[in-house]
Amino acid sequence: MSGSVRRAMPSIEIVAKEAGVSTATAGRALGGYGSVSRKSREAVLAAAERLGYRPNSLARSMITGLTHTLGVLVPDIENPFFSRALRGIADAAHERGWEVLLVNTDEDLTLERKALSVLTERRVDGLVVAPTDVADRDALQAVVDAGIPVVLLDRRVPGLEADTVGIDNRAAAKDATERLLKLGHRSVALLTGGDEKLRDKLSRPGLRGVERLAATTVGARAAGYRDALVEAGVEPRPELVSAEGFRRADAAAATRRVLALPDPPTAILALDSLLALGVLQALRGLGLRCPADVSLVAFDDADWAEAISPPLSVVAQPIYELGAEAGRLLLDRVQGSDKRFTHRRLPTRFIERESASSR
Amino acid sequence: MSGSVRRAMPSIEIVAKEAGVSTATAGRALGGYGSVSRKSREAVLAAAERLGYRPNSLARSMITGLTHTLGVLVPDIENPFFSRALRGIADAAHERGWEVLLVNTDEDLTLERKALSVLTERRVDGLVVAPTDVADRDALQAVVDAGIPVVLLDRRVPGLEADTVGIDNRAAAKDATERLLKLGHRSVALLTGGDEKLRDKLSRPGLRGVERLAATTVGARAAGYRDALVEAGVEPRPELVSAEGFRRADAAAATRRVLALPDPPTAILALDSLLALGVLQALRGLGLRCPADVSLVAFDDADWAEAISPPLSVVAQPIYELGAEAGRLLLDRVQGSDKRFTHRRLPTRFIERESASSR
DNA sequence: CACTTGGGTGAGAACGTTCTCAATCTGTGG
DNA sequence: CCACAGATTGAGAACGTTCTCACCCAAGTG
Repeated sequence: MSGSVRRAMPSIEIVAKEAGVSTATAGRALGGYGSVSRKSREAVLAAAERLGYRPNSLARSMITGLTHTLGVLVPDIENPFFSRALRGIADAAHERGWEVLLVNTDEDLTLERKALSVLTERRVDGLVVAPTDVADRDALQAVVDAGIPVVLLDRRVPGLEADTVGIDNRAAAKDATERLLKLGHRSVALLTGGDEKLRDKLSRPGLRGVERLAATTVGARAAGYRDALVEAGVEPRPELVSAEGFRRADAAAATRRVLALPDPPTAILALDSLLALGVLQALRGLGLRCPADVSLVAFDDADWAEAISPPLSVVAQPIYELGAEAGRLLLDRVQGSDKRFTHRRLPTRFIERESASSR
Repeated sequence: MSGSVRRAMPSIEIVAKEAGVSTATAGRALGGYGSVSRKSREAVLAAAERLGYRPNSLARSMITGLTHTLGVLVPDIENPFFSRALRGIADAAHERGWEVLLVNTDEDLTLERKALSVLTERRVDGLVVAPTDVADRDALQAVVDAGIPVVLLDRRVPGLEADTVGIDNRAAAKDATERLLKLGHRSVALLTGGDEKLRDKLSRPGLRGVERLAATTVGARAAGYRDALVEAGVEPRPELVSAEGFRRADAAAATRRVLALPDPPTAILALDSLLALGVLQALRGLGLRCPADVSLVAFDDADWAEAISPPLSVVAQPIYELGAEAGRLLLDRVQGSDKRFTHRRLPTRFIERESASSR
């Protein structure tokens, strides 16, 4: 019976008493600051060991003003993009002795606001935020004004005083679209995953609309898609652009819809890997083969992209690096960097496999 | 210019002064405890609003002894199993007003120990741990002894005073194996993902070995696989059991190895979905078709399992529920539950699709 | 010898809350 | 007018650290 003695954790004062020194000296010995004689240090360390002393980081934070905690806000931790990015953030944080307080915002603006409030009260030293599509700029700016540096991941919020890390969405989408065009496809569908509002904006032509749109991630990719078509002299067809939700079932439905059009697309560009799954599912259901009947290119190099038949051609983002870079940037700020705000764009890589073939 | 006034956050004392009351009264008004006159409350609330007051939860925690924080330790946040379970935990926590401090242990025992130490110092109110395979029982027990309740997720640690949540791994694996046997397969390979040590134990026959093995998740599944074979009168063949690492490439290599045997398996049971991807990749490389040439059944109903060709037959775990249940169990303990330790087993579900067919 | 130097030490303040307790105020009944 | 219950209030302790400051002492230095 090593019978769980569950006594309250001893404070530094108890340890000091046990070692026969003052709390100040005990603090110095345990904390490794100031100067302590060898004799005192050994007495204190021995006493601490004997009593099972563990410092209370809450009390320490009150004094030092640092919690050594980074808040991380993501819309959906189950999305492989965010779980991988989170890993990058967490690794960067651990490397420098920080921990991560995670909140899932579920793409819900109310939850996001609430989380910002809670994390402010917890006095996190900084915040990595992948905002919801319609992010609350004022709520975020309020955090910044409270002295908590913010780094935006993947998505941008115009006018916010914060560093951002992401890819060049517009260029990446343009490149992917161009590859499909070069393979001879003249009719390319775009699965955005966004909602109706986005769809309205997309179908309303004119540079103005496209520019405004390019502020969001999905919008920027849609703009790149459009860029490629226009440059290649292909008339964009609004009915080929789908924005009917970002679940797999939504993508399957959207796929069935565009393929039922009078002049159906011969290629599809899906803006994330979950949407691509929906496309594959729909194709199977329709008895169509990829790439023989329909070519497919998707964003994000998912685990399964290489293993399935046919292996999927993708636009790969350096997801882990995006997270790690966001973490590093944030910690630089936390540790006092006063540089101008940077907007870091990491390079993407097109991985050609077998899901897109020439027509 | 709304020029970021970055003044330090005001304390309750400043608010009290501004409102013309004592800190005690201000505290009552803001914290909603004790009794305060309408007039005082309104004055305090107005002052707080004006000054942008945000309570400091560190100070609060020092007094109340509650951080309203749950520590979560997972081996790999990128693994869909854990990211989904994490979501369950986080949702359960939020529901009751708790936050989640996340640490990735990377299957590294040293990191796990370090994390336990850090989270203890941070005075988390409780801990959900998915331990590494060779978990350090003493380190975990030390946490429990420090008065921090622990709930184990997915994996068990013999002798630890903690609740556990998981599935009946042995029964689930036995069921999956039986289904393959019923389809007429006499030669079924098992991809465990574990390492050499596990393989040694598995190849050493005898009830004793199997029983000891059943303590870990992988071990229990291996035992279930063996149970099914033995009951069906099929002689287990050690060379059909692979334990060569849990990365996709490892699984692919293992698949090639077993298929090159003189009497190759006609069916494969993969103990997680990443391993299944490796199998599919290897089959493609060998020009073999699934299920015509080789049947495949895997643990975990991954996103892509239904969308690929052929759709994968799987043993589905209620992953989200496992996490949520762990969170709830832990919060019950945090809030003073004194019940005996429970070991909750949630039911699994076999989803029959098209990757396993009769021989 | 007087005077500096600097390691070592302890008392007590500080951080920002909540809690305890006694004092004051208010209104009511006798 | 007095006694009394109950609401309201403020002073100050408490939580467990780190930090500031003044002090002591031994070892040089002139």
